[in-house]
Amino acid sequence: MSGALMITLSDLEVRVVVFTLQNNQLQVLLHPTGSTDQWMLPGCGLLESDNLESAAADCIEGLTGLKEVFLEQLYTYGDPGRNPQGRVVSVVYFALLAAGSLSLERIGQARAAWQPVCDLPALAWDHSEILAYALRRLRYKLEYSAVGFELLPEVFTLSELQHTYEQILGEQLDKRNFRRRILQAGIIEPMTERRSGDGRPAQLYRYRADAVAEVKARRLFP
Amino acid sequence: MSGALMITLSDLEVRVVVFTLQNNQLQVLLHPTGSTDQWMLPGCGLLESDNLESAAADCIEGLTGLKEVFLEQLYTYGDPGRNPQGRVVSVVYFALLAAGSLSLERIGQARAAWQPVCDLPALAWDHSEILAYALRRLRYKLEYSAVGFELLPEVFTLSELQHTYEQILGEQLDKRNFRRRILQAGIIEPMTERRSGDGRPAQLYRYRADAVAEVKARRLFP
DNA sequence: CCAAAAGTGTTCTATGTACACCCATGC
DNA sequence: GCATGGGTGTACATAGAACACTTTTGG
Repeated sequence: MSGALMITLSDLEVRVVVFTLQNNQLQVLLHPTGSTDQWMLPGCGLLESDNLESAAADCIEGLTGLKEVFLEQLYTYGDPGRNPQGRVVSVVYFALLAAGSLSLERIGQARAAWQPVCDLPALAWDHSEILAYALRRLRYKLEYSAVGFELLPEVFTLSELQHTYEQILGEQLDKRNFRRRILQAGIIEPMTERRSGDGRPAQLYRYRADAVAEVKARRLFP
Repeated sequence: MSGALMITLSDLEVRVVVFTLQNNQLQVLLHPTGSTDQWMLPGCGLLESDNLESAAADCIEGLTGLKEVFLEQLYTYGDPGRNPQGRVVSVVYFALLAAGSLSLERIGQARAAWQPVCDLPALAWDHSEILAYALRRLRYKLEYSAVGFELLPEVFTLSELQHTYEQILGEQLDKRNFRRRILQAGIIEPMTERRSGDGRPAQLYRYRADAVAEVKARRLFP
C-alpha cells in the first residue's frame, strides 16, 4: 500500500444476472423497481459472514429455489453517479439455470419475472449496460467452453443443443458439422433412451461430468 | 432486489497487479508489509469522487509517475477471513507498463520494488493467489489479443517481441512462423530506422494504433 | 403415403507446424 | 575472417466449411 491506507465506507451490494432458456428463447430474471415501470437486476446486501459468491448464490436461491447453479463473477461497478441515490459499489455475478429446473411460484412471490433478452423492458441506472456485458460474456464463453450445457436439462437431444447454441450466438449452424464436432469432442454421451416427438425419435444424450470442457484459444501468434 | 435492501459497511480498497519487463524478465511491483519480511500488492482506498478504475490509475501514477498504462479490472476478492484484521473487499486491477518507461526513483521513495515473477518473495494474505490469477490472465490475454505490445517500448525489433512472448508464455516459438504470422496480421509496421547491435542490424517496428488487436476464439463447436 | 424431424460423408480450402540455411554487421 | 544475431520459404498435416439426401416415426 502506498502511504496510508484510506478506508471509505461505501454501499456494497451483490447483483446477479440470471439467464435461462424458456420457449427456446434466452431469458433474464428481472425485478420491478417499484416507482416507475423500470426493472432492475436482482441483488442483495452482504452479511458479515458471507463471501461474495455465496451472497449471490443465496440471492438466486431465494428467487428460484435452486441451489446448484452455474455462477461466476462478472464485474464490479463502482462509478460515483451510476446511482443517483449515492455511491453504490455492485459486485455483479453471472448465472445460468438449466431449462425446466425452475420453481416458478417463488419467482412470482418475489415479483421477479423472466424477460426475453431479445425484447427487454427499460432498466434502471446502469443495469442495461451490465446486462449487455453479461450477454457478451455468455456469447464469448460459449465459444471456448462448454457453458451451453448449463442452460439445458440433464438429458437433451442434439437438436436441442444446437438450437441453444444458435439462440445464444444468434446465427445458424450446420447440423452435420455441429454433430460431428461435438461427438468428436467427447463431452456428451448417448443414453439408452430415445425421445418420441413429431418426426423420427431422437437419441437422448447427457453431458459427461468428466469432460474437459475448455478448448485452447486460437493464438494471434504462434 | 428481493425483499429489503441490506446495506453493510465494508472496508473497500483497490489493489493493483502491475507487470513490466526488465532484463528480459517479467516483473511485478510489490510493496513491503513492514512488520514481517512479507510483501503485498500495492493499493489504495477509494475517495468519494473516484471511480474504481481511476483510483487504480492514480495508485499506479503515484508509484511510477506513469499516467497512460494498460489497465483492466481483474477480480473482486471479498471472502471474510481473507484478511485477519477484518473484512476487506479488494477490487483488483491488472496493469502493464511498457519496458523503459519507468521513473525508478519514485518507486524507491514509496519503498515499492520490482520482483521477478519467476522468483517471488512471500506475499501477505491471499495476495499470492491474486498474483497467480493475474498471471493466468496475462497469459490468456496474450493468446487472443495484442496485449504483448503493452510491455514493449513504442519501437522494438521482431526478436524483442518474440522474446516477450516467450517470456510470458514460458515456451519457445519458431522464428519464421512468428514473423510470418505477425506480419500477416498487419498489426505492426516497419520504421525507416534499423538498430545496430551485436550482429546484423535489426529492422525496427512499431505497433499500429489502428490495428484490430483481437482474434476470434476457436470455437468448441461450429 | 405424407409430413416432420433425425440422422449421415465427402470434398475442398485454409490454417498451423516443422524445419535449415544465408545475410549483414562489428570486432 | 569470424562471431553474432537478423532474416527468409517450402512441404506436410490438421482443422474448418460447404453441401443434399435417406431414415424413422406418427397421423
